[in-house]
Parts: sequence; structure tokens; C-alpha cells
Amino acid sequence: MTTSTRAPLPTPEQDVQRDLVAPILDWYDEHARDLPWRRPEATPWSVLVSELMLQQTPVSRVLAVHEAWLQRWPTPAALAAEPSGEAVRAWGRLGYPRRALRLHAAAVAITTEHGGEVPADHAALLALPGVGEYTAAAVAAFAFGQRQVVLDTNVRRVLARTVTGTELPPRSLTRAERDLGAALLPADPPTAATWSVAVMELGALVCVAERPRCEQCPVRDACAWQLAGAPSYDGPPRRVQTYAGTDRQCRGRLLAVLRETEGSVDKARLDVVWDDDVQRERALASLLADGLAVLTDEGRYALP
DNA sequence: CAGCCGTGGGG
DNA sequence: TCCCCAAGGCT
Repeated sequence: MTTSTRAPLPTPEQDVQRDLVAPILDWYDEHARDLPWRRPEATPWSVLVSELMLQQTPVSRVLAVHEAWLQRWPTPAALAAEPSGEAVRAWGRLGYPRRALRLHAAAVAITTEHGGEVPADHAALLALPGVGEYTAAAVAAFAFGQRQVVLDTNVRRVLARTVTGTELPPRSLTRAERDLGAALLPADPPTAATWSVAVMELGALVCVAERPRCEQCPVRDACAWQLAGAPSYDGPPRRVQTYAGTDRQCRGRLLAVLRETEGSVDKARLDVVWDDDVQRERALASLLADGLAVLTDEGRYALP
């Protein structure tokens, strides 16, 4: 065949498409987990619920709670019709229970302001309680197939390694990372959405934070971090989050009592789960302030 | 923007 | 045991 023009030299974008994007899309096609919120029949509400639950919480612990949640509240309106305390109770031990409150508040907002339908618009999603930049982009992409830059901890780590050549991304999201994410995003919206979930999956299953399974990685040969000899992270030390003895642990103990109790409890029931009086009172006050607990007219405590 | 907000599994 | 950290958001 004859061509009237010589094929142009590959641009950097085309190199990236060939070396990074295509292999990761192929890898995802073969290795993607079958997760409920990824199935074709998954509703935007199911996706939104999953995203809130997955914030800082592993998939393995989300699965059962997500299923029970969707069974009980298949629509935002169904959840909005119940007291927020029921959301907190059904949240179980997923952690960060304020997320349950935010999800309930989001359900109320969706019901009252969006006719009961999860909005598809990024700005409208962002306005929902508990929905930040990441979650808004994720829902727009995964529930509605939009072309969005989705930058979660997995994506940031994969891009840091494969493109930037560092073991870990910066502590906070940088302009450079946003630009990089935008530059890599395929032009076609459905492909872009798949790309976003594919990079996340690679980060979750292969390009993990500790002991990455590089031997399984589809882009190992193109990985800047590998090509640089896999230098270890040299930034400022990452803050280790202490937990034992903290207010967080104390709040968790107190809320567990309320969660396991139908109705209200006497304060003595709370006093026995934490020895330090000062810390316990402070934690209880913070739960009340957060709206995770209420004080009844009888001086007892309960979920809202 | 640094600090805070839960919980449990794996190495 | 202890340490790391897992699809962030909010103030």
C-alpha cells in the first residue's frame, strides 16, 4: 500500500500510550476483581456508597457491609427516610463513622435537591457531604462513564513509580500530579474511565505500598522507578498514626456500646469501657458535637 | 494545611 | 508485639 505521507515520529504522548496505558488496560481486562460496585447493573447509588465506604478502608472489609447496606437502602430516598443513627449502626466496624453520617446527609441532599437521583455532575457531587475531589471524580467516572482525572492513593503511587521514578508520591496532592494525571488520561470517555479504575486496581493488587509485586507488573520494563534501581523513599518521614490510648480509640469504644444497643444506655454503661475519666468525657462530648451520639431527656445516651 | 477522625489484617 | 497502612474528607 502507498502512503502519501511518512508516519510521523512518535510523540511522547504516543510513547506513554504504548508503554503505559495500553499494557495497564490489557492487564486490567484480565485481572480486574469482580466487585459488586463494578458490575454493569450497579447503580450510581451503589457506586457512591462504595466510594464512601472505601475511603481509608480495605475492600475486604467493605464487601459485606456494602451488600447489606444496598439491600436495606437500595435508593438514597430509602436511607434518607431513616434516622441518621441507623446509618451509624449499619456502618458497623468499618471505622471513621462520621462517614456514615455524611452518607446519610448525602442521601438527604440527593433526595431533596436532586429528585432522588445521584447527580452526574462533578460540581454537584462535590457539594455532597463526604464527597471530596477524589470521590466526585470517581463517581463521575465509574458510575457515569465520564472522563475524569481520578487521583487516589493507588493512582498516585503508580504514577510516582512508573513516571516520576519515586517510590512514593508527595505527602499532599501536587499540581504536577494533577497535570500528569490529565496528560495520561485517554481522550475517549469510556476508555478514560476504564483507565482510571485500571490504574487503581494495579496499585491495589500489584504496585502496592509495601513489597510491590513487580514481577507481576505489566509495565515493569517501562517503570521509571525500576529503571532507576528502585531507590527507596527519601522524603520526610511519614507520620505514624498512633491509636492505642488516643481519643479515637476511646470514641470507638463508646460508639460501639451505642451501636450494639437498641434505644438508649445509662451513662454507667459508657463509663466502664474507658478508665481515664477526663479523656472519656472529652471523647463523649466530641461524639455529641459530631452528631454521632445524642443525650436524651432522661440523661441517657443513644445514636441519633 | 497539619492534624484529626476507626478498625483490623498482614508481615 | 509492633508497625504499616487501606478507593479521603474536613477544619
